[in-house]
Amino acid sequence: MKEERPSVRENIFAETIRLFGERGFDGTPIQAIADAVGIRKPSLLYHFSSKDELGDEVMKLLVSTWEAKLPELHPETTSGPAVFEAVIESLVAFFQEDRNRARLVLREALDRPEKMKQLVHEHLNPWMDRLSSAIRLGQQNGVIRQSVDPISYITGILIMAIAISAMGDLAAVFFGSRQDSTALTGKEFVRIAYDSLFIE
Amino acid sequence: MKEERPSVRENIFAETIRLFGERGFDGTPIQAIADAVGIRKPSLLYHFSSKDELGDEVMKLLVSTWEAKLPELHPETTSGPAVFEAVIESLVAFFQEDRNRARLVLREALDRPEKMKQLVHEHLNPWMDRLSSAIRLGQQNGVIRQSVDPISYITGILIMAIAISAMGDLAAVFFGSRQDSTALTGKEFVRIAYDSLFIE
DNA sequence: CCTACCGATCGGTAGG
DNA sequence: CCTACCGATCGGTAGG
Repeated sequence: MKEERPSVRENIFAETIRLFGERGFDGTPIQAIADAVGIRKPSLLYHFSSKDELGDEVMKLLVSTWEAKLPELHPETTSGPAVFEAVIESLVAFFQEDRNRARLVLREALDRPEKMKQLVHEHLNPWMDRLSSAIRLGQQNGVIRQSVDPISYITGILIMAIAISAMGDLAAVFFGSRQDSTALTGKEFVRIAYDSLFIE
Repeated sequence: MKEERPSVRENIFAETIRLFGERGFDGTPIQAIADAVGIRKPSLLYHFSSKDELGDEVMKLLVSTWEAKLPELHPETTSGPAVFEAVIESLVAFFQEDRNRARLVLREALDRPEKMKQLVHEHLNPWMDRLSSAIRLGQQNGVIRQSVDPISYITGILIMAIAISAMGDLAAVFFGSRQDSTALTGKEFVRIAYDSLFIE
C-alpha cells in the first residue's frame, strides 16, 4: 500500500517484459533480470517475493495497460467502418509498439492458459462483448456479412494480430528473402480483417 | 545409417513432441522425457547426444511430416475454390490432429526464429511459391480479389491457423464461458480465409 | 540400455 | 538494497 518510488520497480517491469518476451519465463533466470536492472538477485526478490509472483505481476500490468488503450465502445455503437478502424488500429498499435508484448501474451497463453483465461476474463471480456454487440447491430443494418460469427471473428482476428506481431520478421520471411515484409503483412492483415467482415 | 528398430526412437519423438509442445523446451527436463518413454536419462542421451540435438531432430521430423501432407500444387493450377479448399483442409487437419504440433511450431518460432526460418525455407518455400503463383493466376482470371497480396495473405492465414490450433480452448474461451467454441472458431477461420480471398 | 556420479546453475533464504 | 550461502535440479559423462 506504500507509495512506490517509480524507478526501480518500473525498471524491473520493463526488463522483465523484455526478457520474458524474448526468451520466455523458463528461459530467463531472475539473475538475468537483476543484471539488466543493475541490482543483485536478492534485491530483486525483495520487490517480488518469488519468480512466479514477478511473472504474475508483469502479466497483470501488461493486460491492464492493454485494457486502458482499447477504444471506447458505447452500447449504441454500430460497427461501421469507423469503429472498426479504431479497434484494429488500437490493436495493431499496442502490439507493434513493443513486439515483446505480443510475444509475452502468446507465451503466457501457451504456458499458463488458465491464468491467461482469467486475465482476459477480468480485463477484456466486457469490451469484447460490446464489440460483439456492435457487430450484431451491423448485421441487422446490412453492412456486415450475415455469415460472420461475432465472437469467433473477434477471437480469430485478435489471435492473428498478436501472432503476426509476435513473429515479426519471421512472419514475413516465412518465405525466404523478401523486402520490408513486416509492413506488408500488417497491411494485408487489416485487409483480411476488413474484407471478411463487411459486405462489399 | 543403420536401420533403426522403430520402437524406442519413435517413442522418444512422440513424447518429446508432446512434452515440448505442452511445456516448452526450457520447461521440460530430459528426465521427464526419459520417464515418459520408460528409460533412464543416460539411455535417452545415447539416442540423441544432447538436448539441443533432440530438439533439432524433433523439429526436422515435424516439418517433414507436415511437408509430406501438403496437397500437390501443379504449375498450371488455378486457385479456384477447389484448390483453396484442399489447402485449407490439409492445413487445419494437420494441426488439429495433434494440437501439440501447433504449439511446438509456435514455440520454436518464438524461441529460435533463425532455425525455424531455415526449416520453413527448406521444406515449405517451394510449395508456398506455387500457391502464391496460383493466387496470382486467380487474380488474372478475375476470381480472386486484386487487393490480395499473395505472400502476405498466405503468411497471415498460416499463422492464424497455427495460432488458433495452438490455443485450442483458450482461443474460444477468450471470452468467458461459451459452449463448443473450438469447432466454431475453426469454421469462422475458414470463412475469414475464404471471404477475404475470393470475389463474391 | 544401465548405475553412479559431477559441475553448473537455478530459485530462494538468513541476516544485516 | 547487499554479502554469503544452500538444497534441488539440470544437462551431461564415465564406464560398463
